[in-house]
Amino acid sequence: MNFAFYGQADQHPLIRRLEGIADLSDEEKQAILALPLTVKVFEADTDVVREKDRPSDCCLIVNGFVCRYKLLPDGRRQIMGFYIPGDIPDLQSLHLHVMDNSIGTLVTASVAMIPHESLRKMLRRHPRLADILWRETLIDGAMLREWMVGIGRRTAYQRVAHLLCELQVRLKMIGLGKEDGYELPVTQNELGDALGLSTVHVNRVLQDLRGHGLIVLRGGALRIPDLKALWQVAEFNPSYLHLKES
Amino acid sequence: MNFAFYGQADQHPLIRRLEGIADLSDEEKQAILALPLTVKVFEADTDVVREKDRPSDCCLIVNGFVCRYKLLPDGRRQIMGFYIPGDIPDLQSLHLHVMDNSIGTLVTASVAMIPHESLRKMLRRHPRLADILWRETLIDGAMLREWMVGIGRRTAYQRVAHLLCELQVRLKMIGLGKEDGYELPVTQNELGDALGLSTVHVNRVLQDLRGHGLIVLRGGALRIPDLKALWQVAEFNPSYLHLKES
DNA sequence: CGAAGGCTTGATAGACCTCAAACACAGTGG
DNA sequence: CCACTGTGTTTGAGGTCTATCAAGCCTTCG
Repeated sequence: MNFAFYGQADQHPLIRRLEGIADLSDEEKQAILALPLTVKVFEADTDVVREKDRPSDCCLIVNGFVCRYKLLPDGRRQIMGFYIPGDIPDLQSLHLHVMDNSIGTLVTASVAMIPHESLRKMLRRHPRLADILWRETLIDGAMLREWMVGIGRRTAYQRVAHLLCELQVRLKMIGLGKEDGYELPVTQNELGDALGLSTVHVNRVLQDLRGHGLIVLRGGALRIPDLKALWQVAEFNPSYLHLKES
Repeated sequence: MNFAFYGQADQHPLIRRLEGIADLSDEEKQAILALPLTVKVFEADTDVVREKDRPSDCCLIVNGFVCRYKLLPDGRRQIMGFYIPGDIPDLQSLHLHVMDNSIGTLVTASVAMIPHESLRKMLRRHPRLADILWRETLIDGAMLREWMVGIGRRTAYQRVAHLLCELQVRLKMIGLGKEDGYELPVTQNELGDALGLSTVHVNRVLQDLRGHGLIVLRGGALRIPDLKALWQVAEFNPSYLHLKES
């Protein structure tokens, strides 16, 4: 369907993302640009990939927010990660053939499907890209671990604050979102599923954060008047994101 | 210090582990056997690697139990994984140069240090082994996600049961532990740190499990009279471990 | 205007935590 | 052989964070 649609290499979402964690040679950028992309648009609240699927493509987020989640037998849900443009949430499917979790949209999202075959061919030819994508999956794991610390040991208040901090850094890195805020198209219900909290409690915590002047949240727009203060409350330290500068 | 110490390939802990998730050619086994190992013994409750370290080796567990954990500013701890012989808990350090978590022993443990350089050389020469180790790190991530579902959404009772089920499968796979039980050299305090629970509550949950006849736990010896029953309570499904048979 | 989805609020209940103390057991030393 | 110590387990009694239930409110959209 679509291909070197991103005239400038730096507009390709994957290149933009990967440059946040590693340096890319021109040749490597060319290889990424040459990947065949089939862009699909998914409505809000739709599954892109489902648990037990055996995908033949990876999905690169081009636009919108998606999440990784699992369902429990009784229908409750645990969200295990939010993914933004440039992320490949099911990169694992390259080596884990059966999905052990689902990927679903939170809002309308454009997703570029990349055949495993094309990816594999690229990685064979550019082993350093293989290392970089491996690194990418490891960072995904690192985020998961930090998240887990939150759910296991932090109060709801800190947990929410921590998530907001993480998203700020990640969105800023890819050029969405600014120092003092960003668009957060996530319902309180979804936040609860992500943080292991009930919707009601998420609501109360958000009000606390508002009351303390740490955030201004209206509709989908989040403003953070004092980022440092929020970091402090959340005990947030971005080193686990393994950005290049760090 | 040490090398092809494991005369039979099948006694090399890494080979034994990897054969649980993939097939290895003779050549690949030889390559693994040729890896230089420096075996060190760590006492119980000692750090093998620490957060913020920049290791130049990976550590392969040869004997004993170790765990991955993070400390919070106030000293509380979250354990994010138990690792057993054949595991390389800091394989990530190959691509993530700064450790974002610590690895510590639970009991006296023998650990084989493998220089990054040797690993990298091996992976360059045997790209399929690179894929398999990548896969290995992805499985680590999958375990993490399942664990997270537990902490976020399951009751303490189910959480404990789930952990016991997971360890049973993993230990049996490498030849330790049997269908109906295994050695569990983990204190209730450590279980709590792993599951996001207090020691006291872990104790009460264990008594419940005992009361319901699901486990017999004395000293470090766990017996599971009816594995299926425990699986059911835990809602345990081993597919997330991505074993070969599945 | 009505419907639907999300947000907000109040009241109640329960899972789990904290504090505190007793108990059990292995290892140490006299 | 017996205190003595240290670590881990067990028990009890509050207390608190968070869930659940239930209802009202607000915005968006056809």
